[in-house]
Formats: sequence, structure tokens, C-alpha cells
Amino acid sequence: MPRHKEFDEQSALDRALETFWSGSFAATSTEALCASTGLSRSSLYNTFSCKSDLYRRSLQRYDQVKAAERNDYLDRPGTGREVLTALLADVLGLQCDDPDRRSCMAINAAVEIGDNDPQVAALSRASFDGFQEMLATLIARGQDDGSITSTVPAAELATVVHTTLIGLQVRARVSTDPANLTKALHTLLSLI
Amino acid sequence: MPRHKEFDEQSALDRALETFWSGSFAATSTEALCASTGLSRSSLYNTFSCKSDLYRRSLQRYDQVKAAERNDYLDRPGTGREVLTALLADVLGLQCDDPDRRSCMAINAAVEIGDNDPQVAALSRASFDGFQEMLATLIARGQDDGSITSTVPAAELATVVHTTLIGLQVRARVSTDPANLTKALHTLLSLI
DNA sequence: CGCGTTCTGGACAGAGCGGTCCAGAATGTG
DNA sequence: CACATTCTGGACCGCTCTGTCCAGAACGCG
Repeated sequence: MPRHKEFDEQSALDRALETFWSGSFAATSTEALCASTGLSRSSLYNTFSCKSDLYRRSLQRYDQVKAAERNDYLDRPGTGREVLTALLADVLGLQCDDPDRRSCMAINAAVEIGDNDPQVAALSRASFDGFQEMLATLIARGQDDGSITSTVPAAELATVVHTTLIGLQVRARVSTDPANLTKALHTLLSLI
Repeated sequence: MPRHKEFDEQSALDRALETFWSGSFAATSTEALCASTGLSRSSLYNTFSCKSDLYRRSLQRYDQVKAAERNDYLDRPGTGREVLTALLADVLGLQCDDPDRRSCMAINAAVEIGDNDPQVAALSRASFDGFQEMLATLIARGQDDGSITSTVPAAELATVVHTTLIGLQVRARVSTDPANLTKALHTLLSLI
């Protein structure tokens, strides 16, 4: 067997993901990817065939990481409403604390690329659906323990909550007053 | 006085706006702008100093046009709820019928550019705020005529409704089943 | 050790980008 | 008509982009 790679593919992917996430697909140059991963062009192209492939893999990895993070909330103690409130506040809070307040990468991908690359669209969609399902589980728990209204099926509430969370992240990108966004979140929660 | 311009600046701007709206800022080349407006590079740069300036003016014009369109709904007959329902359904319906299902240009700008260009951020923000205020007016009307709940101030409901509408437009970019989005809209309306 | 395979750095190619420039065409005024 | 002024087409510039290529370094195996 010959020479081994001098870098760890997974951690290179993580760095690339960060870079794509901070910018857009179009605005991220391959040179920037080389710089952030520490790889030379040869190694980059040898490992991840092309820029769009690397982007797709980054998006996939993004969802993997984020799904694991949010699923942790399912094991938290408290009523469904309490945990839901904490999760939503954390998602929004994280973004507002972020220096460039970048929104969820799946949102970026959906808006920038949409269906121009069907694979990217499918990944965004999958990420959205995954989050929404997780929310439905949490909301169902809230309905069971009586902390969330049962007049509407959990799945439908989850769609609304998730969709609003997307909207909040978009608004956070340009908002001058993040407190307003938190308030919107609590208004929504007061409705369910 | 000397030679006159051979084109109408306003309609050139409208074409440029269409072009920027269909793509992103980064993915729209000046050549594409020349093609869609029918101007040569000289005329384009002579009239709109640079690409980013043209983008900002396009975004401003976009909001102008859209604001006028949506304000028409304020004069429609019917309860606040009825008009609100029609407006939201139309916004979402228009997007889903659009061949590339492009979301509101202010959303695109917020996500792609955010605060990297503070002027663009301000324009997106203004567009969001304008829409939200209009929704607040409509919702207040619904509260007056009893078709919308009065347990929450109109302004707060408007924030939630508007934010959800943004989320819906983002999801529409990659959704395979637009009916789900309409359903989410009705779930939201059933909550207020 | 020497061979075969793989990885790596950097040069390179070809295309497209945003933006400038200038010669000449068009037009209103005296 | 002649002039001053503005607009227009297209060539052009310098830069950056993605992706390729190759010579040589690194390494495992026999």
C-alpha cells in the first residue's frame, strides 16, 4: 500500500461546511476552501470531486450534525412546552449571537439554489422534514402532558412552528432588534 | 441639448429587477443584465453606476411594486379574516405557480447578502416591516369585525403571520407538495 | 532496498467576471 | 450648417474563477 492522506477527510469536510455555511455557494471560492481546509487544490479535488459535490456533502453533513444536536432535546426533562420553548429559543439565540448571524444552511441552500440542483433541493427538504418531525414528537408530548393545545393535530402544529422558525431565521439576518424575534416566538407559543 | 437616451430607464430597471429576482446577486452577470435590459455595457454603467447599485435600486423598486400590489387588498370587501386569507393564499399561490418558484426578493437578499451590505439589509428590513404593518392593519380590522381573535394585539399577530409567510416561501423553494404549505397556512389561520 | 502506488504542491489553462474607454453616431441650439 | 454635448457599441483590461496536470515526495510491500 502506498502513501497515506496527510489529513482527515471528515474534519476537512467539517471545515468546508463551515466555510460554505458562512458564505453562499457562489461566493465561496475553491481557493477559500483550500485555505480553510488546509488542503492544496490537488488534494481537495482528489478527495471531493468538484465544488458542487463538496457543497452537497457539506449540506448533508450539516444536517447530520444539527439533527443530532436537536434530538438531544428529546431526552430533556420537562413538559413538552418547556422543552419546545427551550429548543426554539436556543436555535434563535444561537443565530443572534453568531457574529454574522448566519441562518440554517438548509435555508441558505433552499433560497440560493432551490431546485436548480435537485440533489441540493432534496437535501434541504430532508433537513426541513427531519426538523419538523422532531418538533411533532415534542409537540405530541406536550399534548399528552396537557401543556400544549390538543385542538389541532401535533403534525399540523409542527408544520406551523417549524415554518415560523425558518421565517425567524431569515428575519434575524437583517434584524436590528433580535428581541422582537424572541417576542414573535412567544406570541406563537401563546397561540398553541 | 444633445442626444437623448434610446431607452426608458424605469423599464430597464424593471427588467434588471426581474433578472436579479430570478437568480441571485452573485449568479447574475452584468452580461445577463445587458441582455435582459437590452442595453449595452456603456449604457448600463452610464445609467446605473455599478452592479451593486443596480441591485439596490432593483430591490427598492421591487418593494415599491409589491407594496402597491398588497395594499390593494386593504380596499377589498369582506371581513378581516377573509381578506387576510385571500392575501396569504395569493402570495403563496403566485410563488407555487411561478416556474422557478422564486421567493420574495427581500428574502433572497436577506439570506444571500444579509448585513454584508448594510444598505441591502436596510431595504430588506424595510420591505419586511412594510408588509408586516399592512398585515397588522388587516388583522386589526378582523379583530374589529370579530373574525380574528382579540386575545393578542394585532401587531403581535402580524409578526407571527408575516414570519410564517416568509418561512412558507422558503419552503416552497424546495417543496414537492405545495398543498402542504397551503395547509400550514390554514392551520395558522385556525389559531388566530 | 527498490518497486509500484498514491498523495501533494504549485504551475497552468481556459473561461468568465466587473468595469473602463474611446471613436463615432445622434441630436438640440445658434 | 457647425458646434457642443450626450449617448452607444464594442473592444479591451486586469483579475478571479474552477478545474487540470505533472513532477516529485511519501510510503507499504516483497
